[in-house]
Amino acid sequence: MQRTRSAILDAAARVLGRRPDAALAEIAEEAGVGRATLYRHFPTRESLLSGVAEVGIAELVAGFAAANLDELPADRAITRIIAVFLRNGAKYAAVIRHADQYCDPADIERTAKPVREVLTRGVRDQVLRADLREDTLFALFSAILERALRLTIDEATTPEEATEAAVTIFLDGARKPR
Amino acid sequence: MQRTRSAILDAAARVLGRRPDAALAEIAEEAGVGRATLYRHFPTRESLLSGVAEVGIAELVAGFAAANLDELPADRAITRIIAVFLRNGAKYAAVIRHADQYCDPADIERTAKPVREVLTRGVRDQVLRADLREDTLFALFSAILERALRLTIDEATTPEEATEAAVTIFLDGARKPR
DNA sequence: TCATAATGAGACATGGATGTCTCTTAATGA
DNA sequence: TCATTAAGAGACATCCATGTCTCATTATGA
Repeated sequence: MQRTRSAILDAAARVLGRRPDAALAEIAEEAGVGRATLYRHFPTRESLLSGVAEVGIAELVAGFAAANLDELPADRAITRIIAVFLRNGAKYAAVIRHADQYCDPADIERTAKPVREVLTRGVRDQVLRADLREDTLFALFSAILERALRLTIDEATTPEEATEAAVTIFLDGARKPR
Repeated sequence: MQRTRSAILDAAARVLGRRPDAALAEIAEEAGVGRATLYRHFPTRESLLSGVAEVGIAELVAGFAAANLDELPADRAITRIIAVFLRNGAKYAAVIRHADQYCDPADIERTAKPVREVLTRGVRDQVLRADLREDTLFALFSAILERALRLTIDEATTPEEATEAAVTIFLDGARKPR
């Protein structure tokens, strides 16, 4: 049943979001489903993790697509990327740690691409600084994104506060403007 | 022997830095040591991980102590924190993922404390912005720190480039100054 | 109502990592 | 040189998560 499958994927995202090495039995329990049923839908652990990654990436890509990033100046697009990521990134975050293990790099890149494009455009349009390599910029941006998402998953902050903080730090930094 | 113990701890930091769930056999091999010898020095996996955490924290704390952070304005102190972290943080980074499992929170806090103090002072002296909660500021700062360290461990950048980028982004942000 | 498919519960096998133990060999130091 | 200590090698035992299988029960739809 489709409902069961979704329940398993949602439960997996929640459990793995907290404990990336959680056993399948815990995920089944969280989903309110028998362990055998989980195995019927996802014959191996890897297939479950791939399933979570797949929907996680799909949700993110859909969010980015709906955000019309290329119609905004880069700094506003970045603000929107952060908001979308914190809203749609839970499943992605649950698996990103092991992404290299069972994720097609091309799928990961589908998520990264819209973000990279905004950064590239920002540098080209002189909205973003050009004195850092773009790969490095992307790496630090995703670090901020992922930590901000974690703050909300752990309920250390509200999503609004995390979004606000991530935008502020990434765009303008922690130094007080004078 | 003390040499053997250090070799094991260094090897553990290297291996766990790349694969946090690596088996003890791999660590023994990386250390050029028999598995039994590893168990003589560290009777359980947990004791090894605690050992790595302990020296990792000690190295960091020593680095911070030697940096005379409180004699510098906050922004310069932050620059120095980043440099120290990228130079001395390898062992810390190897275990930070599982830190809650077998680390005394008080030990973690010994590392965090000098950093928090600099942030607090920065806000007080109006060097850093005051419109974000300090916990949030700290969380995003450590996210940048950890990612910058990871870039160097994975040899995606030189330590110098990573330091420069982390300083720039955290203090001034990615937006081009005008 | 009846047939089919999905689920739950649980027994069972398997594999890999952890941890224990013994025996032998190599260092080290008095 | 000799005694003591550390190390290497490798055989076990054990635990736990994964994955398989069966059987009874429940849902669903024609």
